[in-house]
Formats: sequence, C-alpha cells, structure tokens
Amino acid sequence: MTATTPRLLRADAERNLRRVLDAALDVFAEHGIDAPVTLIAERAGVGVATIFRRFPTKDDLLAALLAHRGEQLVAAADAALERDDPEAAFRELAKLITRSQIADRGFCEAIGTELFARDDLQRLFDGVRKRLVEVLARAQASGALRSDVTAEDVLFVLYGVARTGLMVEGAAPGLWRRYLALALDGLRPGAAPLPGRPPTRRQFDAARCGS
Amino acid sequence: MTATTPRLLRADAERNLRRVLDAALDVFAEHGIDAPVTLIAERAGVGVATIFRRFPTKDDLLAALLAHRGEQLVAAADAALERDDPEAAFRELAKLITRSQIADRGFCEAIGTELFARDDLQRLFDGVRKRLVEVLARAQASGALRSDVTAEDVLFVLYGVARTGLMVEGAAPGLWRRYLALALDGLRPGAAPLPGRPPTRRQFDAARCGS
Amino acid sequence: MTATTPRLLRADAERNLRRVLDAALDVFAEHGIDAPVTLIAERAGVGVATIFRRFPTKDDLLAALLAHRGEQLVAAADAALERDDPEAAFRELAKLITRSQIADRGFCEAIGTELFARDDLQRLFDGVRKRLVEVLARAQASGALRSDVTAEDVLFVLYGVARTGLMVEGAAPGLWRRYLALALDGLRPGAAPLPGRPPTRRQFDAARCGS
Amino acid sequence: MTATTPRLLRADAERNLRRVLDAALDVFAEHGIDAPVTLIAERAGVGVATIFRRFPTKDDLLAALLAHRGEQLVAAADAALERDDPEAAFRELAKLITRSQIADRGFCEAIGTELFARDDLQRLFDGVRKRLVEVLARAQASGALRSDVTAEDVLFVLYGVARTGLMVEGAAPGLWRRYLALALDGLRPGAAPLPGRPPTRRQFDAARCGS
DNA sequence: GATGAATGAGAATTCATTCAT
DNA sequence: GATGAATGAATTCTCATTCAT
Repeated sequence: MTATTPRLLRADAERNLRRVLDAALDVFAEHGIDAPVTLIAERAGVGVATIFRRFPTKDDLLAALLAHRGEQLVAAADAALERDDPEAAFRELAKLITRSQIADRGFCEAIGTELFARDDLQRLFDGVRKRLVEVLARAQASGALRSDVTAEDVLFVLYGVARTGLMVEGAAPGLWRRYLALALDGLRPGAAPLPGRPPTRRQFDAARCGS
Repeated sequence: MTATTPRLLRADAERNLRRVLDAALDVFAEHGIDAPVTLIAERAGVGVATIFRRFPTKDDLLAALLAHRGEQLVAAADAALERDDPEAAFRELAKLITRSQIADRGFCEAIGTELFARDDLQRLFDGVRKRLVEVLARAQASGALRSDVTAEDVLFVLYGVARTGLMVEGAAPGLWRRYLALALDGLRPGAAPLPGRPPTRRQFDAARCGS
Repeated sequence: MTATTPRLLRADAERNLRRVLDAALDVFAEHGIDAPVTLIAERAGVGVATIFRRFPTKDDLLAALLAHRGEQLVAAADAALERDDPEAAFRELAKLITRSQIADRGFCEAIGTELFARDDLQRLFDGVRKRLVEVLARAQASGALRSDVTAEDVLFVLYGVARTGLMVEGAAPGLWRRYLALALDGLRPGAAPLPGRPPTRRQFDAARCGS
Repeated sequence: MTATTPRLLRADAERNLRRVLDAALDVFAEHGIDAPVTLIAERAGVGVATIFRRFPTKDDLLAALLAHRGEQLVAAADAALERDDPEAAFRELAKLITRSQIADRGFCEAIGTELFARDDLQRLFDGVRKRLVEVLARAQASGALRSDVTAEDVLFVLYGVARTGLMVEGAAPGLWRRYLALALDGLRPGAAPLPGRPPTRRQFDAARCGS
C-alpha cells in the first residue's frame, strides 16, 4: 500500500505524459517540427508549462519523440534480422525505415538537423545503421543487391523516398511504396558502377546533424 | 524633363527589381523559404517596402522566383529535347531538374506547398512536365527506360533525390550525383512491375500544392 | 498508537521544516531573493508543496529567514553589549551587522523591501537597532566616535558597506573588511559636522520597508 | 533638399528613439533593471518591436543607457579636473559619481553585472576611473586625502554610498549627501592604515562585471 | 501531512506587413 | 517611387502557487 502511493502519483502523471507524447506525436507528425508547443498543449488538454516541465526545451520534446522512433526502428530491425531470406530481410528493413519517416513528418524533417547531434540519438540511430549494415551485407553476399552501395547510401536513399512519400501522402496515400520499389530496383546488381565514393562515416554523421 | 523623369524612375525601379530578385534568389537558395524578408532587403541594398511594393506578399516574391526557376527549366528542357540520343536527353533533363532544386533550397522546399497552386506556376511547371513526358516517352520507346513509369513518377523521384542531395550537400558536396545515378538505375528496364498505380494528373497536381 | 502517530508526524514535520529552512538559508544566501522556490525544495529534498504548506508565500519564507537573521543579530548584539571597552564593542557590533549581510545575499537584498514591513521583523530588527543605540551611545560618550551620527545613520552606512562587499566578494573575498574599516574611520571624531539631519525613526522605518 | 529627406526620416525616428530612451531611462531609473521592456514601450507610447528594432536585446538597451551615463560622467569628470583646488575637485567628482547612481537605480543595479563586461562600457567607465586616478592623486599630494586608498577603493566606496542612498531616497530624499560626507570623512588623512590590500585592476574589473 | 504535477500569467524576442516621410 | 521605422501577433520558456493523489 505504501508502495502504491508513488505509483498512483505517477499513474496520473504518466497518463498526462502519455497524452502529451501522443499529442506531440500527432501534432509533429502532422504539422512537422515547426508546430508550436501550444498546439500540442491544447491537443493534449494540458497547459504549456506541463510540457515544459517534462521537457525543458522544445528540442528536448522532439528528441524524446525521435528517441521513441529510434527504439521502434531498432526493435523492428532486430525482427528483420531474424529473417532467413537475405533479400526479404533487406526489403523489410528498408520498408520499415521509410514508413517510420512517412508516418511522422516531424521525424523526417528532423533528419539533417542539429537535433540528431544529441548523443542518445546518435547512439540509437547508429544502432539502426549497424543493423542495416548487417542486413545489407547478407543481401549483397546473396547476390540480391549491388555491392557498390553502403548502408549510409541506403539510408540516404530511403530518406529521399520518405521525403517524396510525405509530399504525396496527402494526395495519394500509400504511393510511397511505389517509389520505395523504384529505389530498391536501383539497388539491383548489374548496373554500371556508381559515380563518386560513398559518404564516409564522418560525412554521414555530419549530414545527419545539419552538416 | 517631364518625359525623362518617369523613364529614369522606371530604369531605377527596374534596377531595383533586378537587385531584389537577385538577392532573393541568393537568400532563399541558401537559407530556404523561411529566410526573413529583411535579410533579402539588406542583401539587395533596398528597403523592405520596396520589396513589398512589387510583391504584396512574401509568397508573391517566392512565386516570382519559382516562376523564374520554371522558365529556366523549360528552356533547359527544350535544349534537352534537341538531343538525338533519347537516353542522353533523359539523363540530361533529369540532371537539370535535380540540380535546379539542389542549387536552390527554397525552390525544393516550396515543392509540395500551396505556393505551387498559383495558376502561372501551374502552367509553367506543367510545361516542364510536358517536356519530360516527351523525353521520357522517347527514352522508353528506345528501350533505355522501363515503361511502367510516368513523367509524374520521375518528377517525384527526382524530388526525393534533391531532398537527399540538399541534406548531404554541406557535408559531402556533389554527393547527390551518386544518388541521382542510383535513382536512374532504378529506372532501367527489366525489373518487376511497380506496385500500385502511378499518380493521376489530379493527384500529381494536388501533391505539388500541398495535398 | 494514536498518540505516537501524531508525534512521529510532528517529528517528521519538524525535521522537514529544519531542512527547508537550512536549504532556504543556503540558497537565498548564495543566489539572492530571486532564487526560485523549487531550487530550495530540491536542495531540501522535499516537495515544493511542503514549503508552501508552512509558508503560504515565498515572502513568508523569506520573512522567516529574516527573522532568523534578526534573532542571530540580537543575540550577537547582546554579546557585544557585554564588552567593557566601548569602542571595541561598537566595532564588533558593526562588524557583525555587516558580515551577516555579506554572508547572506538574500538578507542584504531584502533590506529596503516591503518584506521588512512585517510586524515581527520590525520588532526584531528594532531590537538590533536599540542595542546599537546603546553601544553607539557608549562609544560616543567615550569619545571614540563622532557624536553627530545616530544608530540609524550607522545602520545605513553598514548597509552600503555590505552592498559593496557583496559586489566584490566573488573577485576579492574579504575585501569588505577594508571598506568597513574605511567607513568606521569616517565615524571618528574631529570632522566637520555632517550636512543635513539624520533620518527620523519614521524615515528609517520607511526606508527599510521600501519607502 | 535631397539632403534633408534622410534627415526628415530620422527626425521622426529620432523623436521616437528619444522617447524610447527617455522612457527607458525613467523606467529603469525608477524600477531597476528588472523592469519589463513592455512597460518601457507603454510609457514611450510605442510597440515593443520598436524598441527591439533599435536594441536587439534588452541588454543592448541597458548598455546604451549605461553608455549614456558613462559619457555624462566622463564629461563631468573633465569639468572637475579643471578645478584648481585639489580637494574641491575630488569632492565634486565623488559627488557626481554618487549622484549619477542615485538618479538611476538601473545604473546602480547594473554595476557588478555582466553588462559591464561590454567593451564599450569597459572603456567608458575606465575613462571615469582614469580621471578619478588623476583627481585623487592631486588630492592626496595636497595632503587633503589619506594616501593609502586607490581610485578603485574610492569607486567601491561610492557604490556603497549610492546603494544606501537609493534605499533611503524614497523616504528621505537627499539623505545620501549625508552618507557621502561620512564616506569622505573616512578618506581624511590621519587614520590607522587600512587592513588588507586595495583590489588589483583585475579584481576591480572582475567585480564590476559580476566576478 | 507530503508529494510533485499542473497551471496561468508574464517575459523576451521575431517576423510579415503597413505607414509616415 | 523608395525608404525604413512601427506594429501586433505569434512563439518559447519561467515561476509562484494550487490540487489531485
């Protein structure tokens, strides 16, 4: 009973926190990262200060949501890693990564922003990258994918697909799958070698954090 | 004297207009469409009111620049149309379209915005689309390109490439060519048919104007 | 059991009250009266509401601390009163009064504020004043101090010394003793009579409470 | 005529700027540096943005006012330097310095704040200090002042006098002259040497800028 | 009784757009 | 015609104080 008291307190708070996060997810997903915090507060049915209590900065709130996305992606990537078929695993992971950005305009807009410079986000999304490295290597080894692309390449390509997908989502929901398919077709083997060199890790990280 | 005064003024005005447009082009290209109007006024060496006299709204100014880009693209597309080699023509046009967005962050950001709903812009960029239809058809007829993609598809794909290119441009200048190559590889013939259907004209236009 | 519970609670409460007061003393002494209440709650390891339960208002909390300082000063003044050497007694009391303000930025900042209008504080600090009147009179009678200054004058002068001391304390700790010495030198006999008249009791009280 | 056009424009603007500065001077002088900018805007009869146009930051506005005070002081100090009687010159300068702080609560409160770290302010008020060095040296050479105090000492002492003066000004206008006289009496020769060492230039500057 | 989450009233600052000159 | 100063409507963030648990 003495143990439940703090839990009860948190039950209330957590409900509100959940509402804030849900509202923030919705609002940022719909309006992008420029959505005012007050809009989230309204949607959540709380005062602004309630939000700023948990997240001292708008950026902190955004970072929390991004971390959420990162965790989801890591988990989903782990599931994809389980797959036996290397190509299917790769396609699934690619789809997951793209879809997560399309489902959340804020997430997609945040990519290439200082927001990603935060250590925790770096680590999380590097986890995604690492899993993609693995899945990609297997697919390449199986001959299903061209061998001159890196995981960084793939992530950049999928970002582009997501951007396009977001633009068309309102007018043609689901059309992004078409463009994902097109992008994946570009990864088939048999094409002329790509021009230039893939981005270095340093370049990749820099690009993610807004050069 | 009464005759020369208006002429001089008009000359002055035109010089100013040119300076405003040049400055706006630079500023929006560098900072995107959220750049403040005052920054443009500074760069142009004129007062803000001078800008708002010609362009009652910031959006009007942006629209004018977009029209400029549209005209450039139309001209460049016409040049590409001259080419004999259908594939080369297509690749050139694709490169032009992508590069124009990468060279102008504002232009790229404006795509998918209500800004594109303006009649004049609709017409202009529809001119680009039409030329692409032509170039694409020839390339497809020549067997250099898969036949299940439309000009609308291609434009959407290139938008994605440009978005990626813009993100990485700071950290890895020119890397976009690599991703353009990848995208074009996706357009080679021989792949499984694309899922879904290409966007209708209505969907295409709607997506361009922010659903 | 019914008897011990309230006792335990009261013991708990008193311990909390003590912690709050200690924390508040520290925090206000270090950061001044603008320090947020939550900072005190943190430092005390209690919730804010615990503070506001005892002290309905931040001002009430401040007043309690000021009362604490007042009591300390009264006690210290009583000790000084014991001294045989009138000049030594005066110097000691002056030093005590100054040091108490320097050791507690919040105390010093509160002087000249409506806070001092509270009856209990008025009474307490009037106790200090009265003891200074006594000590001062003796020192003046002994010829060690000029006779045209009042206790109110001295308190005002020491406030100025404390303000200076606080400003320099960070860069030159202890420098205030130098300025206290200078101020005391100004109280030596033999100078031309001071201009104007010393503040009346009414003026003195009014000045203390923010005019 | 062509020359007057810009002047006319500025005539209007300068009137407003003057109103803003006057209002700011009044408001900060009365309420101190924590007074909200909106209050100044109201008092000046302008919108807040008008103020933020000239002074990008509240601190910039404050700094401008401080610079104003600094210039006034430098000019006044030059006048005092002209005086033949070394002691009279010193007393006059001391009075000027003290009065300027009493007339402007904001000025006095700003001392010991990061605001003073600004280069222009440093230079201006160092000009005041240098003039005081001169005047002080003459007064000391003439035997009118004790020789173990520096200009830095004097400035710190006068700050304390001003703080006291500000506290009592509401209840006893002009009483500060009494405490200035007391402080000056402390600077007469013939007292025991002061304890400690005067602050170094480094310490002096650090104390002025908030340690 | 204690907790700490929630709140609303500001505060500083920015920006597209409008007027007086 | 051109200028740039003025404006008001946001937007982010803070803090004393109140309430649900």
